[in-house]
Amino acid sequence: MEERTLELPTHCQRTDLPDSVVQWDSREDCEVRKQLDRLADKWTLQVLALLDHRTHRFNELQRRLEGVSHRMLATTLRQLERDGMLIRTVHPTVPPKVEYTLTPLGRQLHGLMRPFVDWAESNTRTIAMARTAFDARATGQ
Amino acid sequence: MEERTLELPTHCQRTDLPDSVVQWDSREDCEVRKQLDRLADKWTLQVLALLDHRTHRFNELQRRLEGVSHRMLATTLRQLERDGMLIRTVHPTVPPKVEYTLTPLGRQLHGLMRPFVDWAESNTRTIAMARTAFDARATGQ
DNA sequence: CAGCATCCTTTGCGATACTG
DNA sequence: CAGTATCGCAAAGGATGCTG
Repeated sequence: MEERTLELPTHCQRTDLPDSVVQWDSREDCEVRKQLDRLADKWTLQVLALLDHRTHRFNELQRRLEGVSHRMLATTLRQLERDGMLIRTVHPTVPPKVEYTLTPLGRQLHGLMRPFVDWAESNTRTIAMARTAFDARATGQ
Repeated sequence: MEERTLELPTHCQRTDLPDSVVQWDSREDCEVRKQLDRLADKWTLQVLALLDHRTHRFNELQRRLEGVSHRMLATTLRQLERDGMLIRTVHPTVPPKVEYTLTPLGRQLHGLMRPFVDWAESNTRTIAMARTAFDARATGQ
C-alpha cells in the first residue's frame, strides 16, 4: 500500500521533505505548539474564560481563580498581553488600578476552545470507563 | 452592575458556589484540564495526527517523530491507550509486532483540534506583530 | 494594588541500560 | 522489536519579600 502526502495538520509540516520528517518541530519555531502550550498551561484558559465574561482587575482575577499564585497570574497575563490577546489598562491613581480586557483575538481564541471543552465534558464518563477497564486489565493479570 | 451566572465553560464550574469559587480546579478532578494537559504535552498531538492518518507500529512512530525518546513515546501511547483513544494490538510473533490504531474517540479528539490549528496558523503573523509591538514598548521606554 | 526579583520544590523528559 | 526502570538535569511553578 503506497503512502502519500500525509493528511496531517499542515502548520509545521514540511511537505517538501520525505514524510520521515513530518514533525511540527515539537519545541521551536512552531507557532501552533506554542499557542497550545499557552492554552494548556495551568491558568491561561481560566483567565480567558473570566475575561471573556467581562473586564477584570488583577486582584479580582486572583480571588476568583483561588489557587493561582500572584507570580503566575502576573506571568500569564503578561504573556497574553504580549500575544495581543488582552489589553492592560493602567489607571494612574493611588493606589493603582489595572484592568484587563480581552481583545477580539482573545475572544476568538477562547471561543475556539468551546467545542473541545464540551467534548471533554461529555466524554468524561466514557474516558473514566476506559481507564477503569485498562487498569483492571493491567492489575488483573 | 449586578453580576450573574458566569458564561464560563460549565465543566468544572461550581454554580452552587459564590463566584469567588469559579475554579475548574486547575489540577485535580477536572477532566477538561487533564485532557488539555494531555493534548499540549510534547508528543500527544503529533501521535494523534500520525495515527489519524493510519495505523502505525511503535518504531515507525518513533522514526517519524524524530526527536521523541523511546521512553516518552511509550508513555504517551500508554496514556492514550488508557484513555481509550487508541487500541494497542500485540501480534504474538518473534520479534514482537505491536500496532497502534486510533479509536473513533481518538479521531474525534484529533478532529477537534483542527479549528484551533487553523486559527493558530492563520494568526501567526498577527501574533508576531503584537509581540514585536509589545517588546518595543517594553524596551523603548 | 499591582508587579517585579529571589529562592526552593516539583515535575517533565531525555539518556541509558536491562528484559521478554 | 517493544517495553520497563533508574538516573539526572532543566524548566515550571509556588512562596515570599521589596518597590512605586
